[in-house]
Amino acid sequence: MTDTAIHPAPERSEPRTDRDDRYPFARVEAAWRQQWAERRTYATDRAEGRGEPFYALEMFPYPSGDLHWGHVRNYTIGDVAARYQVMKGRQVLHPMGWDAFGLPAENAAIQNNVHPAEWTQRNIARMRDQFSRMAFSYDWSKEINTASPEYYRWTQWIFLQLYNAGLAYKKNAAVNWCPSCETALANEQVVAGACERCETPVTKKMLSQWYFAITKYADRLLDGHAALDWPEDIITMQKNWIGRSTGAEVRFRLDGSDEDIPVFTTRPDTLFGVTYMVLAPEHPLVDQLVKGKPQAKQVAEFRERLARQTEIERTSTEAPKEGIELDAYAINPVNNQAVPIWIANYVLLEYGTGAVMAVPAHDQRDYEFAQQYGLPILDVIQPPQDTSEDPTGQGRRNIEAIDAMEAAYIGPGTMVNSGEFTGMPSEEFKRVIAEWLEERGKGRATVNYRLRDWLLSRQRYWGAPIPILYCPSCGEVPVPEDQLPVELPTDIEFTGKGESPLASSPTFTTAPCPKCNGTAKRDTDTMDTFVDSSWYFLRYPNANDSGEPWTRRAVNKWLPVDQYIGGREHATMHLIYARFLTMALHDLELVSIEEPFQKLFNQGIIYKGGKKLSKRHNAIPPDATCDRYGVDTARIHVLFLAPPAESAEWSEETIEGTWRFLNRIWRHVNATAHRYAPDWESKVNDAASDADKSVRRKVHQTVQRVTEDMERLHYNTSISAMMEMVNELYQNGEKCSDAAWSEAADRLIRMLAPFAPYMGEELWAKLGHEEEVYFAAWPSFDPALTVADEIEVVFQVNGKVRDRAQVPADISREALEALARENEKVKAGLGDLSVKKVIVVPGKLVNLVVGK
RNA sequence: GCCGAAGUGGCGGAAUGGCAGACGCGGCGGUCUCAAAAACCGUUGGGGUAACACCCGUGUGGGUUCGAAUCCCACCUUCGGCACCA
Repeated sequence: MTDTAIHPAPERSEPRTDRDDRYPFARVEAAWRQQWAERRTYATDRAEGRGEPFYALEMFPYPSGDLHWGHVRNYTIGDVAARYQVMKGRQVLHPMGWDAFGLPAENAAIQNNVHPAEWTQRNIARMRDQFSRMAFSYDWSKEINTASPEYYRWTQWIFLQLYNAGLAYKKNAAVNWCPSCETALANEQVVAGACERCETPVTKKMLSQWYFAITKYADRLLDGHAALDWPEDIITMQKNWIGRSTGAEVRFRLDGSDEDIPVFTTRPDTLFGVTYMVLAPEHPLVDQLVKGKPQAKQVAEFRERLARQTEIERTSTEAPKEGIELDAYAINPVNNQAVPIWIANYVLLEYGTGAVMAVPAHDQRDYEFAQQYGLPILDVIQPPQDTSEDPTGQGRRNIEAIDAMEAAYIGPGTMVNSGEFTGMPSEEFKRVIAEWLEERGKGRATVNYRLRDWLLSRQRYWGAPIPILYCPSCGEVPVPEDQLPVELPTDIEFTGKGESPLASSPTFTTAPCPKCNGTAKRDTDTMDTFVDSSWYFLRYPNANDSGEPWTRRAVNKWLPVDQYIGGREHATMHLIYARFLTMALHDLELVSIEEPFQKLFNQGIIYKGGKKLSKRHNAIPPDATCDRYGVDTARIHVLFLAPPAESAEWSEETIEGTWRFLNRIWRHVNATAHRYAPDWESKVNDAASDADKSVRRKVHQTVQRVTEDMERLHYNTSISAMMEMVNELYQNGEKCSDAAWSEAADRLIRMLAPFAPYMGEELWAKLGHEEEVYFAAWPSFDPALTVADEIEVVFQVNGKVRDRAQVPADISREALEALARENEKVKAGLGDLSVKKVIVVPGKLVNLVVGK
């Protein structure tokens, strides 16, 4: 067996329609693409007034130019969901657009000397064609493109609304910096600590940059989870990302000065155990503390080394701890003791206040650091004597480790070595000390978040320019709304060098100041593309409205999104940014909703060779498969591959079975279409032969199973249920009545249509229907017809299966138990043991529990 | 490292407290054919048996339960995210 036998090689991509009885997908696809265009099948307004609005949305793609199987999977899942809602009678808004700003267009400009706008437009055109071919039911009249001035005008407008509300501010932040290219690098462009283009080691550079104050919304983002119909793991990830922790801010006086150093701690109860203080190496106070001291050089080297590390290396709890003593002291406010100040790699400027009080006896990181540098360790909490009731055993294990001098004690207990508070339970002391500090102006109870404010400045060309001017006399001035958009200039050379491409444009950098009409300088940074994708769902319903970003009427009609579909990789960033922006716009009374996405579904990613498919690497195109098997087969294959919520290794091994399945339907319906009776519904209940009963039971069971799976988006099992139904039709379809045959054909084509839209339409028309199957009603089932007269039950002894039996479906518990007790194999299994207990599960089993 | 998932036949997977392996691929056997392909029918977890019986089996080790792939604890492996890829 060779590899090519399993994985069709590209040269084998000639269509599999070499026989007359095969599904001629090329002809059918062309015909129905034309029909859909002529009839405006997917226009949102064609369904006006049909039913309650339903907003079906998939995360829009970056237009990389080549559709890969990851796209096909995501958008097929969304398309089936949207088509199902139409069949359930909803008026569906199902739009598509392009997250068109971003790094790849700029890379292409540098490499191939093609303008990002042109490159992007070409890619969009190609992908739109591929999407149409895949039969995705988008209303293309609502297409949006975040890189078009009509769109980014409103991205800039939103920036200004947040700016005016005090939610946008500037501060210094470090960027990855390539000293050779003299340019800022994205994390992705840093490979093994070096610039991916010239391999120069990357350093950090401080720049003044814009932020959105997302941390002001941290609690709202947490509280909002309660009302969302989202997967639990995504909510957990967001909670951990936001990382709310309660504790206290404590002010330590810098010895010999009147300056305070605030620290954040979740453990103010350990304040008497502080034996040193640690600042983040980048802490602004550090320069002042080492000025003129022998440590200054050492500190500079240390910082430079850390600057070369990635965020992940920096935050690893496994990384060896390293620090430098600064020969400066801080005064502990609770006992006025002076403790030495250190800097260390394990303290981060971004978290808390960038400074920690170190309590080696009760914090593991401090403990390890103190051990390493020989710093004193002072116990202030005594573990409870009796830990036997600790069900987890963790407290106990922790204490064993402490006895062996391996770990800090992190649990609660009784205060010791804590002055007047000695003897108090530590949990109580936590509250008491916060009040004590507050009364003396030395601190306060506070809440801290792991979430950081959203840095949105990018030193790039291909993004929305930040609409701010800097005037020598008026200072920072927002661009007036009626002057938007601030358009991207075209007089740019893409060299990959220089601080920000926009700064090199003679036409862009200056503009008249709106206040004094003097010459002002423009902000030459563009916005993070996450800003573009944080509001696009508001734009779709109003995609062609040039006067305003959205209308209240349209937002009220369509939002929030009823079903949002996208990859798990967006769990924290995109999904938090979009929620934040929606909340901010709500508070500015610009939208009435607080949450953008009512229901979320995360499809798993497709990977190949252990890595996910992406726009940069590892893209596997679906074209050859569509040429060979047709779009319907490709759609069903990608859904049948794995449960939509799970990740899947790419493979085409089972595609022959999918192709066979569609052809079995095609042949069956075509060969017997003459049996179709349009009035089958009035006759079908008279059909009562064994074949009729068997076929009808399978049909109604299948409708039930597929309907349940459609609600959960478990499309792989929907497809297997339909395969089973087709197998039944091949067994009994010839023997059953025309009415039962007609019912089966009607139900099958309706259920198939969302998965295989081309074949669905073609067969539906063949049965004589005028209107598209796209608008046909989703079938219902009769529960009475789904149950068999006889069912199989299992007889167990002590949970082991000993025999099975066919019994009437409505058998009583007593009769079932009696059957079990009389069963020969059960008796043999009993031996000389007696029955202690009997478990009867109606319709399933009897379990005899036996013993001496 | 931290956070979140996933691990079931030769392969993709089904079953979310009650018959493990639905459905599909692949394999094997058959019908048709000069032959093949296609199509259709049957069969297919491992051990064991002439055939049954029976035993084993859902990453590893423990636990809860009459009963565990499913719930709990620990561990191993793989994948996604970690704030400038989007």
